[in-house]
Amino acid sequence: MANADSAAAPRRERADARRNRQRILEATIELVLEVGGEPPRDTVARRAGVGIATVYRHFPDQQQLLRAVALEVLDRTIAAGCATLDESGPGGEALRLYLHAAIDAGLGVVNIVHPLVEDTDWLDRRAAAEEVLDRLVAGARADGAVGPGTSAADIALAAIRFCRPLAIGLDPEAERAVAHRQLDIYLDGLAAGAG
Amino acid sequence: MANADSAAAPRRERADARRNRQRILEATIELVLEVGGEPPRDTVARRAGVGIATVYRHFPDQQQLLRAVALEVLDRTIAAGCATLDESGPGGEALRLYLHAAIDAGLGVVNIVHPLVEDTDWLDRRAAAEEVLDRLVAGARADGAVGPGTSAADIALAAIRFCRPLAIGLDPEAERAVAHRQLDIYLDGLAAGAG
Amino acid sequence: MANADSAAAPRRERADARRNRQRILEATIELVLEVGGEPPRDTVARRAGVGIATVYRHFPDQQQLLRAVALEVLDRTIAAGCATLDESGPGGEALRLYLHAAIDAGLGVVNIVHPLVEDTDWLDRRAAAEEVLDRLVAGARADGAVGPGTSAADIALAAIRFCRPLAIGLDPEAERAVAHRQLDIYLDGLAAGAG
Amino acid sequence: MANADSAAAPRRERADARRNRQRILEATIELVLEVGGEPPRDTVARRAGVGIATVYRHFPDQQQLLRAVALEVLDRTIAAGCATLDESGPGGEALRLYLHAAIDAGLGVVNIVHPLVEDTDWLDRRAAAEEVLDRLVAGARADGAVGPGTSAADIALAAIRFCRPLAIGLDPEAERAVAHRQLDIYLDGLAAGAG
DNA sequence: AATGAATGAGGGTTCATTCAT
DNA sequence: AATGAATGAACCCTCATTCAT
Repeated sequence: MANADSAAAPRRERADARRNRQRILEATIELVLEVGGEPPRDTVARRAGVGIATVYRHFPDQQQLLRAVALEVLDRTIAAGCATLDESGPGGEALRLYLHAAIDAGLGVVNIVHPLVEDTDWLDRRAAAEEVLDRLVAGARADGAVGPGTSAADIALAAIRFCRPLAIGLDPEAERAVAHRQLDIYLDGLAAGAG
Repeated sequence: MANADSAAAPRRERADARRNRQRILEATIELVLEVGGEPPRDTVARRAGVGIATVYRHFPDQQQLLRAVALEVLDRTIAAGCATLDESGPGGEALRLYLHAAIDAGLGVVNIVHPLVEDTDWLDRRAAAEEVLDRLVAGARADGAVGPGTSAADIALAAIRFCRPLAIGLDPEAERAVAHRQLDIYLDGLAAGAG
Repeated sequence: MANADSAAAPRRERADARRNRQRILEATIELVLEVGGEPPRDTVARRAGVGIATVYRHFPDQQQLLRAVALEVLDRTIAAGCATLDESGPGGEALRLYLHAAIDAGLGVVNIVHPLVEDTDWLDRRAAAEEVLDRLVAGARADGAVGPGTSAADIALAAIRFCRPLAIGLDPEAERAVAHRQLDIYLDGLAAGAG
Repeated sequence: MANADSAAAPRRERADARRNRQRILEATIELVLEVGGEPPRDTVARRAGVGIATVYRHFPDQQQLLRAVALEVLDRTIAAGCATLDESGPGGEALRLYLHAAIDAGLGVVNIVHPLVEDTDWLDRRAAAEEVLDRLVAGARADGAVGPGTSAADIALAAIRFCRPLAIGLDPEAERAVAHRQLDIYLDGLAAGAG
């Protein structure tokens, strides 16, 4: 595939750029999850090991960087959801597994992205995520784990809430444990309301 | 020196200073709930209608301002809890009422205050709030609304979480509605787990 | 003396005011010698144990405070000079004693007072100090300790210079020692030039 | 990565950055000598013709700026000393010439740098300056211009003192004249003490 | 007359963003 | 295309000064 024609140079540049882009994304996700909020851009650059201007080349403003981060994380969440569907089928338990996986996938960073309404990529991704979620919710509904008064959107909002850091000084492990536990209670509540 | 006053007040506080302090607190609470995070101090000053240095006189640093805000809000929450106890007695429904009231009292600002561990006033207030909550939880437990595996602390953490803004661009009213609804589901979950 | 007539109050107030004024002066001199430069006014107030506005009542602006400080210090220096004259007469050694005494009296604060030209009190005081100095210099000249090319003004400038902190991190004791030693060498130089 | 350069320069410094750095240094030296004390950073920036943040990039805090200034001035002083040695040899007159040159080189700014103890560059520079001074003092001692009780360190302290502004409102020219004259008298004193 | 609160201007520092290399 | 310097706006904080009590 990579034949040595004379125009190969631009191709190789792309690989560099691609790698840089990915590094910047990873660095941002790490910083958002570690420190919370919107990390200074030169901090992102330093963590990613690139120059500040490279960050700007790839993501002309903070919005676009955060948007890319959100897309990335949502992709991971969707992948986790699909895996769950493949493995356990759409039963009531599958929804639970999926939501726990979403928390672990870093869904928590998603709520930094207010103004993503109107963004096509984002809406597409959301639609995909919702489709997965819909199928899981449908299965759960069939199992009696979710009642008729509860929509998939309600559940998505709940997942987002449980991803948020409590910000009371818990260490990351305790934070995660609490989130998972509260999510379980919430799902119990849904099931109770359904019965 | 001149004990011309029968009440021996330690040091008569100036009326306008007191008023300013209160205004600054109100302004800060509003801003935290509206915008989230730590509001710039000159914004606080402008909103409160005082000069910037007045904010600094009353609250030498951001920590102390946020601490005062947290205390204020917790006081309001406690007052709401006591009122609930007085009116409805400590039954299972009372806990629900109390937690909804806490959300409305602005408990959501509380999680801005990491390093309040070791602060006596704060710990006192927390103790008081916990006492109220304990009594409400005990009543709920007797009613079967809370199971043996759930502590008052668990419930406090949940309340804090439901106070946090979702930060997905909802307007304040929708935000409140979602919070109250999710809280209800969570409480249903507790009751289901208890039964 | 303190008879109980109805108009006694204003008299007593004056004593208070006088004492406050003196406290403020002392506090300022201490701070200037300790920290160097122009001390913040509320620091002066705190050190003097009075309210900030009291400082302003007595000294409406920084200039006037520093001016008063300079006058005070110069008075002390003059007093030291007169004492020297009384004790040792106007010989060559007397000039040396006087200049060392001036350093110890805190003459060093004097150079914070640029724009005292045109101030009558200051000029009077300077005239008095110069008169003392002139007599000492005249005596020294007669002894051959000061040559014809050196004026009293030259010597005054030198004294001021030797009062200044070196600002290289020496502790106050070492600072004083160096100043006295350098002054001695300078005076030796004068004598050498005279011979 | 691309070692296309035979000189293996560690990291080619940008020309404009270098120029800006130098401008900032010059501006600071000027301001210190003119106004004394630590000049506001935006004043430095304006005088140097750069943005405020450029000052911060080169010198993250006031300390580092003043340190660089001190190093620069000491370098100039050393250069002056070496030139003196080359031209006039290490006789008694050479020391006098050197000290006058040091004053003119701006040695006066040196005393703004309290906490440079422990700074290697500074100590190196000081060692170099001391070496030059030692040789000059040794020559002067041989000529009988400096006595056995006077060390090179004593003389360095004196030089620093004579550099300091008197701060009594003299214009720069008069200031310089007085300093040079007092230095001469001091050196006469040393010679007198030596004889 | 003394007190202490309120004010606002000024200097310090960080960070998002643009531009030269 | 990548780098790192320069820029200026925004925020932080202190202090001189005025004003209400």
